[in-house]
Amino acid sequence: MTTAPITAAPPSVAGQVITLHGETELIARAGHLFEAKTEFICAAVDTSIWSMSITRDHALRRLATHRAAGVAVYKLYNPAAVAEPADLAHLARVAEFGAQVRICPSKLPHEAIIIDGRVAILAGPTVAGERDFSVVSVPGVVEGVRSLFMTTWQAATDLAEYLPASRPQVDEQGLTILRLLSAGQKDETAARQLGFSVRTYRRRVAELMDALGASSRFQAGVRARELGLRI
Amino acid sequence: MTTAPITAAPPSVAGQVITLHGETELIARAGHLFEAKTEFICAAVDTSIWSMSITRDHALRRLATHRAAGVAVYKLYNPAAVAEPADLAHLARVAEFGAQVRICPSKLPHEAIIIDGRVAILAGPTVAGERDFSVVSVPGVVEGVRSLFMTTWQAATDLAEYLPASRPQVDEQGLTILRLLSAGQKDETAARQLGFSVRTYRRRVAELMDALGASSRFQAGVRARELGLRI
DNA sequence: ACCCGGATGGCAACAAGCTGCCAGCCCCGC
DNA sequence: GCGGGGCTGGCAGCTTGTTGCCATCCGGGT
Repeated sequence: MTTAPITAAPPSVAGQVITLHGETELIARAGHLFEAKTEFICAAVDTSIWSMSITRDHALRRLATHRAAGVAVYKLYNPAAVAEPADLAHLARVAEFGAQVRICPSKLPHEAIIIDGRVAILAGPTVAGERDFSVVSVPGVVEGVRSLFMTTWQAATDLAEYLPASRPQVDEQGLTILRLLSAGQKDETAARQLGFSVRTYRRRVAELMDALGASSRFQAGVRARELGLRI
Repeated sequence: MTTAPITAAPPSVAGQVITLHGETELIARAGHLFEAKTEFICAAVDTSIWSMSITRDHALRRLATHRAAGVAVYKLYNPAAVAEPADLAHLARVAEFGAQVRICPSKLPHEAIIIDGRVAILAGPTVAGERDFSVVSVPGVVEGVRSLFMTTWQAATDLAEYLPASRPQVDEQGLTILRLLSAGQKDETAARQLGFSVRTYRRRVAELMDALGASSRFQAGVRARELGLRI
């Protein structure tokens, strides 16, 4: 499995790509690279990776150190990272400690770290409990990787949108009602479909309107979609 | 401006990173790499880059060749790529010729190409009319770059959503009405604000409902937001 | 066993929205 | 100058939605 060779001698090689096996080797051999001076970017699959050998409190303290040193920290997570209340609470604290946290609209299969725009560490898939890490410092490659990351970052949703205080609590039945409304169904039809009276259905819709902070059904529809509710 | 060195000797170097200067050199030295066998991925700033030395017809013929050969082609463009009708028309043809085309929700600053998951070509910024290209074939790096690309791809919008046939035409007045509806305003109030009668306002709302394909106002609100109308 | 609170459902008054009909106005073409 | 078409606005009948009120039921606690 080799790529066709580049013709003639390479004009320049501005750094090497190092492949390291396992997180222990990564930290031992390239751990010092994690000391960011200006910017620390991390695209993570979940909240435990990259901190599995240190406690969450330690991670938070490092964040505080970064903030004190003026290092901009960007952390991008998979949607699964906010599925559990404990993980969501942790991410809220990560944000409180100065990191910018966003949740990716789609699944990020592999992780990446970019430090000071100078080095990128790209994780491979997990094989036999370990992953290979590619450490690259070629400016063009690092910038290309950072460019793709920033594109994803722009499209991601700020963590604040996931915090309970800013987001209406809609239970499963509420989502079902929103789906029926979104499908254009009349109250009588939808109520029959759900197996309760139109009065109760209308009571529920009124509750949803309150939760969404809407004063008309059109506004409620816009709000429901804006909040990315699963309708 | 150098990165702190990796401690000890590198355990493995699975390929080099080659930096090429300018598109002419890129094509001359690494042009053969563009011959994809299974997959061709391209994240482009606009429709002209990567084809500035060949005509659009030539590009379309190459796409047909790719399709005939069973090569999956993914093309991701900036939002600006669909701003002009001529560009949009060209992209429609690109899609007709077999490429999957999506539009990124945010601005992609630099371009990237990934061929067969084996080599990545990352473009740098334009300086004095030329760009440097980093050609990398280290599996870990290529996979990491592809991973980030696919995350952005998942979040992008299919080109079909931008084609006029599938997208309701809403004029400026229509958008204003949608904004008032989105603000929760009653018909009488909104009509007065716009300076015409409530009958006319309701006539307009009915037309918008038709355009959005909605049978209720809630549904219309959801659709308006889904289409990303500026409301 | 009893009581109370919460939820449901039916009814009704009212509000908001939907749409047809028709008169009047304006503009354009002949 | 006239006629016709398109648009607007008023009115009205109807539909859909909003919300209050009250009777009934059910479950939980004492």
